[in-house]
Amino acid sequence: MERKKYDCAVGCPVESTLQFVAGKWKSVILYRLFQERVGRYSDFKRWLPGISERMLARQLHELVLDGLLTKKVYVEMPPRTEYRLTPFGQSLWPVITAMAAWGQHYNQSQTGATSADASAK
Amino acid sequence: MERKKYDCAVGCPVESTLQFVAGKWKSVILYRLFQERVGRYSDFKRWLPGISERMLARQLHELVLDGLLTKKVYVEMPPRTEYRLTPFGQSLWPVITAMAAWGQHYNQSQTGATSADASAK
DNA sequence: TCAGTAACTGACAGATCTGTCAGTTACTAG
DNA sequence: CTAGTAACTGACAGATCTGTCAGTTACTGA
Repeated sequence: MERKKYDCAVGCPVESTLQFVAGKWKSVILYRLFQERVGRYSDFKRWLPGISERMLARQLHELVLDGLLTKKVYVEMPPRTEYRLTPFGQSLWPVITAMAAWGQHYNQSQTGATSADASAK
Repeated sequence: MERKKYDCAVGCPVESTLQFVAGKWKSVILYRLFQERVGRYSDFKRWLPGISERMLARQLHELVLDGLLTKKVYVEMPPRTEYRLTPFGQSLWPVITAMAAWGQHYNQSQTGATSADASAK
């Protein structure tokens, strides 16, 4: 499984961050974990209704490989796994919350906006 | 030109942000503009040595469409254009700087790295 | 014995993204 | 008259990403 390459100018800090957080789902997964602390595979399915199982498994796997999450498997039946942020993963808190804060603000100014779009959504 | 779709759960704030900032280059372009204030097409070519001209033009165009940048064309010969952040674009400051700060820190702990860095990749 | 369950994995295909190449415009310096 | 310039644009192709589908494991409860 080849990973996306960010080989821009040596040490662009933004690209370094992107390396871990890029993609359609990773930052959202992290965001949920910052809120919930722990997540099971099935929790994420609920939290991210749009994601396919394949993607979820892959993204979680990559996040574990990158050292952002730990995966704890309980050898029970039916199986159970728990994902948590590592300290390294937790260090992304400022990044993820900045994104969340901006998005929240943006969503508000969209939905609340003027009276213009009272009809939609 | 179809754009990537982020249609996850209604109003996930992180996804809203992603919508503007996702992709390999956009946040880097914004980052440079936060540092430099103004950038010409040729400036970006220098700043982002890895980007192709095609991509640069496209990303700039999208950022303008999204209302994050303004484009000012001087009708001279040879032509000259200047890109600047709009207030809306400037509002992303906390997001971009959080990314830059994290990346900076990460780069440092990488280059200096002994074995202290058990968690990363 | 059989269906049901959680948490996956592999193969594959279509969508999306990114880069390469060639060409454009309107002028100026040689 | 030609080459050079900045800032592009369109067509196309290969790389990468994402989703769909089917299948796996090791149980449990009916």
